[in-house]
Amino acid sequence: MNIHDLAKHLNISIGTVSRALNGRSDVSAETRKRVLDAARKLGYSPNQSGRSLRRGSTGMVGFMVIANRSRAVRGEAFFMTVFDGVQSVLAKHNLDLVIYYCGDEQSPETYVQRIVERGLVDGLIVSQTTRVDHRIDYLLQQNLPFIAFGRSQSGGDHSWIDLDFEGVAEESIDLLYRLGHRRIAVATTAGDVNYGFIYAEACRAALKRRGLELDDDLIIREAISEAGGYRVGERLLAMKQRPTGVVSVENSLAIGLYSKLKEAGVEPGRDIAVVGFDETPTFGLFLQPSLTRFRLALVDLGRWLGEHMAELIEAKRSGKAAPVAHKIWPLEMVPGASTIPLLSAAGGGETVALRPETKPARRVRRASETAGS
Amino acid sequence: MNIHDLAKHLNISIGTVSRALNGRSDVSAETRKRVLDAARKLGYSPNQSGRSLRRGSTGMVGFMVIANRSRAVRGEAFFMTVFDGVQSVLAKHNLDLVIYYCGDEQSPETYVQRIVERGLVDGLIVSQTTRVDHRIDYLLQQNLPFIAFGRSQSGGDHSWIDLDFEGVAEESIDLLYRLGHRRIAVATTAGDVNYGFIYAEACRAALKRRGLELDDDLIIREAISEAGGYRVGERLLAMKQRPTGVVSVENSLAIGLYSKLKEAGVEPGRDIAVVGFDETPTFGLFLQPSLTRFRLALVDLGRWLGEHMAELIEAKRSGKAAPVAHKIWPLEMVPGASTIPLLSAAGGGETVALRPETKPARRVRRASETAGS
DNA sequence: TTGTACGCGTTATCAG
DNA sequence: CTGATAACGCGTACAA
Repeated sequence: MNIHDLAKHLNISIGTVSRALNGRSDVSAETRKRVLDAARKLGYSPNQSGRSLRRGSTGMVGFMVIANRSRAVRGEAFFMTVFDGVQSVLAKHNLDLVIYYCGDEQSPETYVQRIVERGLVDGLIVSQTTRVDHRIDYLLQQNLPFIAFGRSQSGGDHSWIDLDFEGVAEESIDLLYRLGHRRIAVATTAGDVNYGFIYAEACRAALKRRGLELDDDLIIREAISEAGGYRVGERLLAMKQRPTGVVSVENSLAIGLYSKLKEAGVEPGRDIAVVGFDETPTFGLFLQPSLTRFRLALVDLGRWLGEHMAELIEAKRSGKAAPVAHKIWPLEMVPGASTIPLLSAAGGGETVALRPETKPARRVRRASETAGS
Repeated sequence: MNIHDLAKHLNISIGTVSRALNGRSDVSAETRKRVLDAARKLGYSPNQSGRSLRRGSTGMVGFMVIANRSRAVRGEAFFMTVFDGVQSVLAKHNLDLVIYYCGDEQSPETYVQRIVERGLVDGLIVSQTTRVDHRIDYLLQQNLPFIAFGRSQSGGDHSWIDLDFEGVAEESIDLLYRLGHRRIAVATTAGDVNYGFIYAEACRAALKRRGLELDDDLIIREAISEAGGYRVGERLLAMKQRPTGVVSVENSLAIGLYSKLKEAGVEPGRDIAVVGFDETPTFGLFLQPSLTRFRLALVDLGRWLGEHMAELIEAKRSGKAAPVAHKIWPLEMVPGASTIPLLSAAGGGETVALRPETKPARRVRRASETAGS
């Protein structure tokens, strides 16, 4: 079934069919109705290849996810939730979201290159950025709208969005400091993914502001998984001078950590303070004692991606300059029972008002819509 | 950059360029090398729309995931792992995997229809099947290779693969029965997704084989999430006659359940037996006491999907009949400390050899490659 | 308001 | 072994 068949069926020309389907004004109301009805009845939609070839654009936005690179391994709905937001916005702009999953065997750089060269998409979102990320260098020299989900040291000025690792680190360290903790470990991700470094360095800076030095031995890099968190626990417990608190860049780390600690009779909250990271609807809400963590509006983050991508594509279409945007996405602390005042704090922390909770927070919060730089 | 530009650059015709790039034999070795080198250097790949239009096929296989339908909520580790397997196999057949994420606002039926009508893919995998699933009815009457990931009552004979819910139910019930449990609750998913019903019915059958009736009150349907599991716990504890054991169709249910039980001072393993479902690398491995669960080779399942899809596409290409396959994917029990013999069992269970473990099983097992029917 | 005809980029056929 | 050319399905400029 193609446009010719449909035209023949209706005894009109393909030009008229095309105009009717594309909502052009120069077609009679009656003809339009006949065409639309017939198209629905016969199950006709314009062939995408023909349309793309003619139009020079595909109407597709790609979202590239990389296998086994940090967040992709997590047992939760991180990206799926983001897709939700992206999808809902793109739909309003008549754009389709397609997800490209870059498997283990192929290099992300080659993968991006193929997507671009073959003209598969009108715009691309690349996630899981590394410190040096050649995908970004490549995309910058192409003329394709793209957004990086995650910061990188690569490339020149381009649009990106990233979680507020600095803010989380500052709040996490601040909390532990006020509770009297002075020896604090940082659990972060191994591998080259950029946020592992950003988080560790932000923790270092937060400690420094309080006159504390972050010993390199206290930065524990492990794979982002419960198993990784378990190993974090092993390494913590093996230290000659055990830290009194741990902050971690990911909740799955905290989960594995809890497990190892409990095995060793070390009770989170009582014997050691633990701070997690992002809260998702189905993951880590039910740790006991409840985990101090941060609320993250992932659907809204996806919406931001969608909105900005639509802008970029529209700007390119109309020949305008690309509106580059940078966005740091805020998170909001949800205090739990895993961070309570030290009983025998050497420095003696001040009393902090906290509302530990054992049930999941249900309130949905729209992230503030502060403009990107 | 298109094929004309490249041909002009090399002072040869576009026909020769095309043949060289497509590995046809009727082109001299020297010319081929020149073409391939230039293509790489200039960053040229054939435009996908042009190629698809001419060839009548896209070389793409779609994998449709539905937002907020059961597994998708926690789904990433689940589906991403499957993608990995699919991807690796398709690559060998020069097919690309693209994931279509069907958001909340659009109907899965319309979504599938659009994908097919617009000719986006050469084959489609649809997941999260419902009991009545019009996508399957639709796909059957199209001439597009497709596989359902999940059984359905819809449609005629078509290829599908599904987890061995019956086997898991049988083994779970059998274990609890042998441990002396006689009042057993079944935690399953709410909503129309088919496997929730399959699992519950399989449990009912397994109980019946042992002379037990599954009271409808003991089938607890909740959303697949930790929060859902928490509510399962609430409902269990509210029962006048509390079950001594629970089996559940999903690990996240078990996690939330643990949480509620512990809150109430009911210790899993000691006071109530709990059986989970699939084990994933990053999810629920570290519950304490360790959860009895089932090992699932998801990457291999993905490989099966990829292999069979390649077969279907090849068959269609060569005009052969579609080789329909049905596959029940096996899982292997990993005993944990959440199922131990009842101290005060009324019926008194026999002693069962179990090897409770507290650490995650690391062994990677290739699922048996039994042929589909 | 509608029909005709061209070209988007590619691959395949056919002639040389 | 290579070059010229037709066709894939569509949207649109232009003619009617």
